[in-house]
Amino acid sequence: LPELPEVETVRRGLEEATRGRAVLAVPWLDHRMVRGPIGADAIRAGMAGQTVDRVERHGKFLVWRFRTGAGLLLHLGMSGRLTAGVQPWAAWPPHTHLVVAMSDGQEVRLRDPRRFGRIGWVQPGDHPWPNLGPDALARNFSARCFQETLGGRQAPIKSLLLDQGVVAGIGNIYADEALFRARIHPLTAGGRLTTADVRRLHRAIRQVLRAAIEHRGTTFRSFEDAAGREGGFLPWLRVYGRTGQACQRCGGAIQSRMIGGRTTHYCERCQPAPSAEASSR
DNA sequence: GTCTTTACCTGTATGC
DNA sequence: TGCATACAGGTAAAGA
Repeated sequence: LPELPEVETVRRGLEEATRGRAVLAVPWLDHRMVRGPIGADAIRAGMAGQTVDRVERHGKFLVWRFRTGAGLLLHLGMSGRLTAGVQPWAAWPPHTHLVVAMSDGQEVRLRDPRRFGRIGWVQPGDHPWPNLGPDALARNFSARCFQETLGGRQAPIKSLLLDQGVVAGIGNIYADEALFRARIHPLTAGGRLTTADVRRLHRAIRQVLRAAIEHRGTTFRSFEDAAGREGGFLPWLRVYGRTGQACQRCGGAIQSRMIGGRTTHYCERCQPAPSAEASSR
Protein backbone atom coordinates (compact mmCIF):
# COMPACT_ATOMS: atom_id res chain seq x y z
CA LEU A 1 0.00 0.00 0.00
CA PRO A 2 2.18 2.83 -1.21
CA GLU A 3 1.86 5.93 0.97
CA LEU A 4 4.32 8.78 1.33
CA PRO A 5 7.26 6.74 2.75
CA GLU A 6 6.89 4.03 0.13
CA VAL A 7 6.57 6.54 -2.71
CA GLU A 8 9.59 8.46 -1.41
CA THR A 9 11.54 5.19 -1.30
CA VAL A 10 10.60 4.52 -4.91
CA ARG A 11 11.44 8.12 -5.83
CA ARG A 12 14.96 7.81 -4.47
CA GLY A 13 15.51 4.49 -6.22
CA LEU A 14 14.20 5.70 -9.56
CA GLU A 15 16.22 8.90 -9.38
CA GLU A 16 19.41 7.08 -8.47
CA ALA A 17 18.92 4.53 -11.24
CA THR A 18 17.99 6.91 -14.04
CA ARG A 19 19.29 10.43 -13.36
CA GLY A 20 21.29 11.69 -16.33
CA ARG A 21 20.31 8.68 -18.43
CA ALA A 22 18.36 8.92 -21.67
CA VAL A 23 15.14 7.16 -22.61
CA LEU A 24 15.75 4.93 -25.60
CA ALA A 25 12.15 3.92 -26.21
CA VAL A 26 8.88 3.02 -24.52
CA PRO A 27 8.13 -0.50 -25.73
CA TRP A 28 4.84 -0.73 -23.82
CA LEU A 29 2.36 1.64 -22.25
CA ASP A 30 -1.12 0.38 -21.38
CA HIS A 31 -3.58 3.07 -22.46
CA ARG A 32 -5.95 2.03 -19.65
CA MET A 33 -3.54 3.55 -17.12
CA VAL A 34 -3.30 6.91 -18.84
CA ARG A 35 -5.24 9.91 -17.50
CA GLY A 36 -5.44 13.41 -18.86
CA PRO A 37 -5.56 14.97 -22.31
CA ILE A 38 -2.32 13.43 -23.59
CA GLY A 39 -2.82 9.85 -24.79
CA ALA A 40 -0.57 6.82 -24.54
CA ASP A 41 0.89 7.12 -28.04
CA ALA A 42 1.77 10.77 -27.56
CA ILE A 43 3.42 9.98 -24.22
CA ARG A 44 5.51 7.21 -25.78
CA ALA A 45 6.62 9.53 -28.55
CA GLY A 46 7.26 12.37 -26.14
CA MET A 47 9.49 10.28 -23.89
CA ALA A 48 11.77 8.87 -26.55
CA GLY A 49 15.14 10.61 -26.48
CA GLN A 50 14.44 12.51 -23.24
CA THR A 51 17.18 12.73 -20.62
CA VAL A 52 16.16 12.32 -16.97
CA ASP A 53 16.73 15.39 -14.81
CA ARG A 54 15.29 14.32 -11.44
CA VAL A 55 12.30 12.63 -9.81
CA GLU A 56 9.89 14.83 -7.88
CA ARG A 57 7.32 13.78 -5.31
CA HIS A 58 4.31 15.50 -3.80
CA GLY A 59 2.24 13.33 -1.48
CA LYS A 60 1.88 10.03 -3.28
CA PHE A 61 2.44 11.44 -6.77
CA LEU A 62 5.73 11.25 -8.65
CA VAL A 63 6.96 13.21 -11.65
CA TRP A 64 9.80 11.65 -13.60
CA ARG A 65 11.10 14.98 -14.83
CA PHE A 66 13.19 15.38 -17.98
CA ARG A 67 15.66 18.10 -18.87
CA THR A 68 13.19 19.68 -21.28
CA GLY A 69 10.92 20.34 -18.30
CA ALA A 70 8.32 17.83 -19.45
CA GLY A 71 7.70 14.83 -17.24
CA LEU A 72 5.83 11.61 -16.65
CA LEU A 73 3.27 11.74 -13.83
CA LEU A 74 3.06 8.46 -11.94
CA HIS A 75 0.77 7.24 -9.18
CA LEU A 76 1.19 3.74 -7.77
CA GLY A 77 -2.42 3.36 -6.61
CA MET A 78 -2.70 0.44 -4.23
CA SER A 79 -0.73 -2.30 -5.86
CA GLY A 80 1.69 -0.45 -8.14
CA ARG A 81 5.33 -1.52 -8.19
CA LEU A 82 7.88 0.54 -10.08
CA THR A 83 11.24 -1.12 -10.62
CA ALA A 84 14.39 -0.05 -12.39
CA GLY A 85 17.36 -2.17 -13.34
CA VAL A 86 18.84 -4.57 -15.82
CA GLN A 87 16.11 -7.19 -15.93
CA PRO A 88 17.42 -10.68 -16.53
CA TRP A 89 14.17 -12.20 -17.71
CA ALA A 90 12.95 -11.69 -21.22
CA ALA A 91 9.21 -11.77 -20.60
CA TRP A 92 7.46 -9.00 -18.72
CA PRO A 93 5.66 -10.24 -15.60
CA PRO A 94 1.85 -10.22 -15.55
CA HIS A 95 0.12 -6.84 -15.06
CA THR A 96 3.02 -4.88 -16.50
CA HIS A 97 1.54 -1.61 -17.80
CA LEU A 98 4.65 0.44 -18.57
CA VAL A 99 8.07 -0.54 -19.86
CA VAL A 100 10.73 2.10 -20.50
CA ALA A 101 14.02 1.10 -22.10
CA MET A 102 16.94 3.28 -21.01
CA SER A 103 20.05 3.92 -23.07
CA ASP A 104 22.27 2.18 -20.51
CA GLY A 105 20.42 -1.13 -20.82
CA GLN A 106 18.14 -0.74 -17.82
CA GLU A 107 14.40 -1.17 -17.98
CA VAL A 108 11.93 0.76 -15.86
CA ARG A 109 8.73 -1.22 -15.35
CA LEU A 110 5.42 -0.46 -13.71
CA ARG A 111 3.34 -3.41 -12.56
CA ASP A 112 -0.07 -2.80 -11.02
CA PRO A 113 -2.49 -5.75 -10.78
CA ARG A 114 -5.40 -3.66 -9.52
CA ARG A 115 -4.82 -0.82 -11.95
CA PHE A 116 -5.64 1.85 -9.36
CA GLY A 117 -2.46 3.64 -10.38
CA ARG A 118 -2.26 6.21 -13.13
CA ILE A 119 0.10 7.67 -15.67
CA GLY A 120 -0.02 11.11 -17.25
CA TRP A 121 2.05 13.59 -19.19
CA VAL A 122 3.22 16.82 -17.60
CA GLN A 123 4.10 19.75 -19.85
CA PRO A 124 7.00 22.05 -18.95
CA GLY A 125 5.80 24.54 -16.36
CA ASP A 126 2.68 22.51 -15.56
CA HIS A 127 1.57 22.26 -11.95
CA PRO A 128 0.58 18.62 -11.85
CA TRP A 129 -1.08 18.48 -8.40
CA PRO A 130 -3.51 21.41 -8.17
CA ASN A 131 -5.93 19.74 -5.74
CA LEU A 132 -3.42 18.52 -3.20
CA GLY A 133 -2.69 20.11 0.14
CA PRO A 134 0.89 20.62 1.35
CA ASP A 135 3.13 17.58 1.34
CA ALA A 136 3.19 16.08 4.85
CA LEU A 137 6.99 16.38 5.06
CA ALA A 138 7.37 19.72 3.31
CA ARG A 139 8.53 22.83 5.11
CA ASN A 140 5.25 24.64 4.34
CA PHE A 141 3.22 22.04 6.22
CA SER A 142 3.39 23.66 9.65
CA ALA A 143 1.39 22.93 12.79
CA ARG A 144 -0.14 26.38 12.44
CA CYS A 145 -1.37 25.91 8.87
CA PHE A 146 -2.58 22.40 9.81
CA GLN A 147 -4.70 23.88 12.59
CA GLU A 148 -6.12 26.54 10.27
CA THR A 149 -7.09 23.84 7.77
CA LEU A 150 -8.80 21.75 10.46
CA GLY A 151 -10.64 24.71 11.97
CA GLY A 152 -14.41 24.28 11.85
CA ARG A 153 -14.24 20.85 10.27
CA GLN A 154 -16.76 18.37 11.67
CA ALA A 155 -15.47 15.24 9.98
CA PRO A 156 -13.49 12.70 12.05
CA ILE A 157 -9.79 13.50 12.12
CA LYS A 158 -9.15 10.06 10.62
CA SER A 159 -11.12 11.00 7.50
CA LEU A 160 -9.40 14.40 7.28
CA LEU A 161 -5.95 12.80 7.44
CA LEU A 162 -6.89 10.68 4.43
CA ASP A 163 -8.12 13.76 2.52
CA GLN A 164 -5.21 14.63 0.24
CA GLY A 165 -6.53 18.18 -0.04
CA VAL A 166 -5.89 18.66 3.68
CA VAL A 167 -2.40 17.19 3.71
CA ALA A 168 -0.84 15.08 0.98
CA GLY A 169 0.82 11.73 1.50
CA ILE A 170 -0.97 10.04 4.40
CA GLY A 171 -2.87 6.80 3.78
CA ASN A 172 -4.65 4.35 6.02
CA ILE A 173 -1.58 2.83 7.67
CA TYR A 174 0.16 6.05 8.70
CA ALA A 175 -3.08 7.83 9.62
CA ASP A 176 -3.75 5.17 12.25
CA GLU A 177 -0.12 5.14 13.39
CA ALA A 178 0.10 8.93 13.74
CA LEU A 179 -3.18 9.12 15.70
CA PHE A 180 -1.98 6.40 18.07
CA ARG A 181 1.34 8.14 18.66
CA ALA A 182 -0.47 11.46 19.28
CA ARG A 183 -3.00 9.70 21.58
CA ILE A 184 -5.95 11.11 19.63
CA HIS A 185 -9.12 9.11 19.04
CA PRO A 186 -9.77 8.74 15.29
CA LEU A 187 -13.41 9.84 15.66
CA THR A 188 -12.50 13.24 17.14
CA ALA A 189 -13.85 16.01 14.92
CA GLY A 190 -10.97 17.86 13.26
CA GLY A 191 -12.21 21.25 14.45
CA ARG A 192 -12.41 20.03 18.07
CA LEU A 193 -8.69 19.36 18.35
CA THR A 194 -6.93 21.71 20.75
CA THR A 195 -3.77 23.56 19.76
CA ALA A 196 -1.81 21.04 21.83
CA ASP A 197 -3.57 18.14 20.06
CA VAL A 198 -2.75 19.54 16.63
CA ARG A 199 0.89 20.10 17.57
CA ARG A 200 1.20 16.53 18.89
CA LEU A 201 -0.47 15.14 15.78
CA HIS A 202 1.67 17.24 13.45
CA ARG A 203 4.82 16.01 15.21
CA ALA A 204 3.58 12.39 15.19
CA ILE A 205 2.81 12.51 11.47
CA ARG A 206 6.27 13.73 10.59
CA GLN A 207 8.04 11.40 13.00
CA VAL A 208 6.27 8.27 11.79
CA LEU A 209 6.71 9.17 8.12
CA ARG A 210 10.42 9.90 8.57
CA ALA A 211 10.98 6.70 10.54
CA ALA A 212 9.19 4.69 7.85
CA ILE A 213 11.35 6.26 5.13
CA GLU A 214 14.45 5.25 7.08
CA HIS A 215 13.19 1.66 6.92
CA ARG A 216 12.36 2.03 3.22
CA GLY A 217 8.62 1.85 3.87
CA THR A 218 6.16 -0.78 5.00
CA THR A 219 5.53 -3.95 3.03
CA PHE A 220 2.11 -5.11 4.18
CA ARG A 221 1.09 -7.06 1.12
CA SER A 222 2.90 -6.13 -2.01
CA PHE A 223 5.11 -3.06 -1.76
CA GLU A 224 8.64 -3.20 -3.09
CA ASP A 225 11.15 -0.46 -3.85
CA ALA A 226 12.72 0.38 -7.21
CA ALA A 227 15.29 -2.38 -6.70
CA GLY A 228 12.62 -4.96 -5.83
CA ARG A 229 13.31 -5.01 -2.08
CA GLU A 230 10.59 -5.10 0.59
CA GLY A 231 10.23 -2.31 3.14
CA GLY A 232 11.29 -2.89 6.75
CA PHE A 233 8.82 -0.80 8.76
CA LEU A 234 6.20 -3.52 9.36
CA PRO A 235 7.57 -4.54 12.82
CA TRP A 236 7.38 -0.91 13.93
CA LEU A 237 3.64 -0.55 13.36
CA ARG A 238 1.84 -0.12 16.69
CA VAL A 239 -1.84 -0.46 15.71
CA TYR A 240 -2.32 -1.04 11.96
CA GLY A 241 -3.10 -4.70 11.28
CA ARG A 242 -2.84 -5.56 15.00
CA THR A 243 -6.54 -5.93 15.85
CA GLY A 244 -6.96 -7.96 19.04
CA GLN A 245 -3.27 -7.83 19.92
CA ALA A 246 -2.05 -6.15 23.11
CA CYS A 247 -1.28 -2.46 22.94
CA GLN A 248 2.47 -2.03 23.40
CA ARG A 249 1.86 0.97 25.64
CA CYS A 250 -0.96 -0.08 27.99
CA GLY A 251 -1.56 -3.78 27.30
CA GLY A 252 -5.19 -3.27 26.28
CA ALA A 253 -6.55 -4.87 23.12
CA ILE A 254 -6.17 -2.97 19.84
CA GLN A 255 -9.61 -2.26 18.37
CA SER A 256 -10.72 -1.87 14.80
CA ARG A 257 -13.83 -0.31 13.27
CA MET A 258 -14.93 1.37 10.08
CA ILE A 259 -14.54 5.16 9.94
CA GLY A 260 -15.26 6.95 6.69
CA GLY A 261 -15.41 3.60 4.92
CA ARG A 262 -11.89 2.64 6.04
CA THR A 263 -10.83 0.08 8.61
CA THR A 264 -9.35 2.04 11.49
CA HIS A 265 -7.09 0.62 14.19
CA TYR A 266 -6.66 2.25 17.59
CA CYS A 267 -6.29 1.67 21.34
CA GLU A 268 -9.36 2.74 23.26
CA ARG A 269 -7.38 3.33 26.47
CA CYS A 270 -4.50 5.29 24.95
CA GLN A 271 -6.78 7.20 22.57
CA PRO A 272 -9.82 8.06 24.73
CA ALA A 273 -13.06 8.75 22.89
CA PRO A 274 -14.00 12.41 22.53
CA SER A 275 -16.14 13.25 25.56
CA ALA A 276 -19.73 14.47 25.33
CA GLU A 277 -18.63 17.69 27.01
CA ALA A 278 -15.88 18.27 24.48
CA SER A 279 -18.24 17.45 21.63
CA SER A 280 -20.84 19.97 22.77
CA ARG A 281 -18.34 22.77 23.28
C1' DG B 1 -18.79 24.15 0.89
C1' DT B 2 -18.69 19.92 3.70
C1' DC B 3 -19.25 15.25 4.44
C1' DT B 4 -20.47 10.49 3.07
C1' DT B 5 -20.94 6.91 -0.10
C1' DT B 6 -19.86 4.46 -4.22
C1' DA B 7 -17.19 2.81 -8.30
C1' DC B 8 -13.05 1.31 -10.01
C1' DC B 9 -10.04 -3.41 -9.77
C1' DT B 10 -8.13 -8.13 -8.68
C1' DG B 11 -5.26 -11.05 -5.49
C1' DT B 12 -5.87 -13.17 -1.18
C1' DA B 13 -8.38 -15.13 2.57
C1' DT B 14 -12.39 -17.26 4.29
C1' DG B 15 -16.54 -20.18 4.36
C1' DC B 16 -19.34 -23.80 2.70
C1' DT C 1 -10.84 -29.99 -3.56
C1' DG C 2 -13.41 -26.48 -5.63
C1' DC C 3 -16.32 -22.78 -5.91
C1' DA C 4 -18.49 -18.45 -4.18
C1' DT C 5 -18.08 -14.56 -1.48
C1' DA C 6 -15.89 -10.86 1.34
C1' DC C 7 -12.22 -7.85 1.94
C1' DA C 8 -8.33 -4.65 1.17
C1' DG C 9 -7.97 0.85 -0.07
C1' DG C 10 -6.20 5.69 -3.16
C1' DT C 11 -8.73 8.64 -5.81
C1' DA C 12 -12.56 10.82 -8.09
C1' DA C 13 -17.16 11.53 -8.76
C1' DA C 14 -21.80 11.45 -7.28
C1' DG C 15 -25.13 12.12 -3.74
C1' DA C 16 -26.86 14.08 0.63
